[in-house]
Amino acid sequence: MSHFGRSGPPDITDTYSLLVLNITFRTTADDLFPLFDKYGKVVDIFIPKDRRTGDSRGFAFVRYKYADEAQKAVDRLDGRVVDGREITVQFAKYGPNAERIQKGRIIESFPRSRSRSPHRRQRDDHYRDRDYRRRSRSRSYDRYERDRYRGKDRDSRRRSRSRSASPVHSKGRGRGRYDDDRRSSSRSRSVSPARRSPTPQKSPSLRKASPPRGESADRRSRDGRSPSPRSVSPRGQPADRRSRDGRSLSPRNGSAMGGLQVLEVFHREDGLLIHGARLLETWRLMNYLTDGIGMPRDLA
DNA sequence: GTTGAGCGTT
Repeated sequence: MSHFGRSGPPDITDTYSLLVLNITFRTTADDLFPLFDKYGKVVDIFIPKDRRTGDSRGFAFVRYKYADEAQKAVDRLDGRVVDGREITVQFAKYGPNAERIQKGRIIESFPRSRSRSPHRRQRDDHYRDRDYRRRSRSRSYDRYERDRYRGKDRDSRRRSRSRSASPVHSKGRGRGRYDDDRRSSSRSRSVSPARRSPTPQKSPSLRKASPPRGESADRRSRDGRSPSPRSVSPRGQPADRRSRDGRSLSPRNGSAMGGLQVLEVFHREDGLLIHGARLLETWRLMNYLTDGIGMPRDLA
C-alpha cells in the first residue's frame, strides 16, 4: 500500500525507486514523505510489511518521478538520521518482480538466471520462503537465503551475525511464535548436513534392532530377495560402513547388508528410528517365512 | 513493549 491511497504496485513505469534502509520499525510513509518530497516529486512510498503481523520490515521504497530528483535525494538523505537511526538511501536494484533495475529503471527481467545455477528458484518460491521461513531470528533474516549468494559482502555480513541466526536457540526474546514455521522448514534442509559427521555412529537403539550376530548375514540374504537398497534410499554408503561394522561380507550378502544399511540411513537421515526398526523386522520376517531362516524368537 | 540485514504491496 502506498502513501497515496493506491493499492497494489503503482505504475512502475517512468519512476525511479529508492531503497531506504534502516528506518525505524515505527517509521511510516507519512514520516518519510516530507523528507523525500523536499527533493522532488515523490510518486509513491511503500514500506514492506510483515504479512502476518503487519509490522514494518524496517525499510522503504520511495519512488520518484524524475531520476535527477531521486539522485538528489540519495545525495542528501543517505546517512541522514531519521527517528534516531541513520538511514541508507540508494537506488533500488530489484523491482517488485525481481527485475533488475538500474537507477530505478527496469533493465532486465530475470537477472538471477543469468550467471547462477540454472535451477535458481523464481518468484513463487520467493514468496513461499518469505512467508514461511522469514522473520524468525529477526524478522527478515533468511529470506532468499539461498538466492543470495551473489555478493561476497553479503556473505561476510551474514557470517558476522550468524551467532544470532543459529536456529537452535530460538531464545526467549521474541518471535517465539514463528519457531514452528522455522523449524518445519529448516529441518528438511539442515538435518542431513548436521548428521553428516565425520565419524558417523549408529545409535545404540538401532544396534539393538540389528539381528543377532550368530546368524550370519549370508544366510539371511541368500535368496537375493532382500530389499533393494537403492529403492529405499538413494544415500547408501556401502563400502566404508560395511567395513566399519567389522563384519566380513561376501559380495552376495552384501546386498543383504545393503538392506540393513539403508535402514540405518533412514534412521540417521530422517530420524525414523521406529520405522527403520519395523522395516527391519518385516524384512527378517519375510526371510523367515520364505526361507525358514531368521530367528522367530526375535519376532515373538 | 523487543528486532536491525535487506530489494517490493493488491
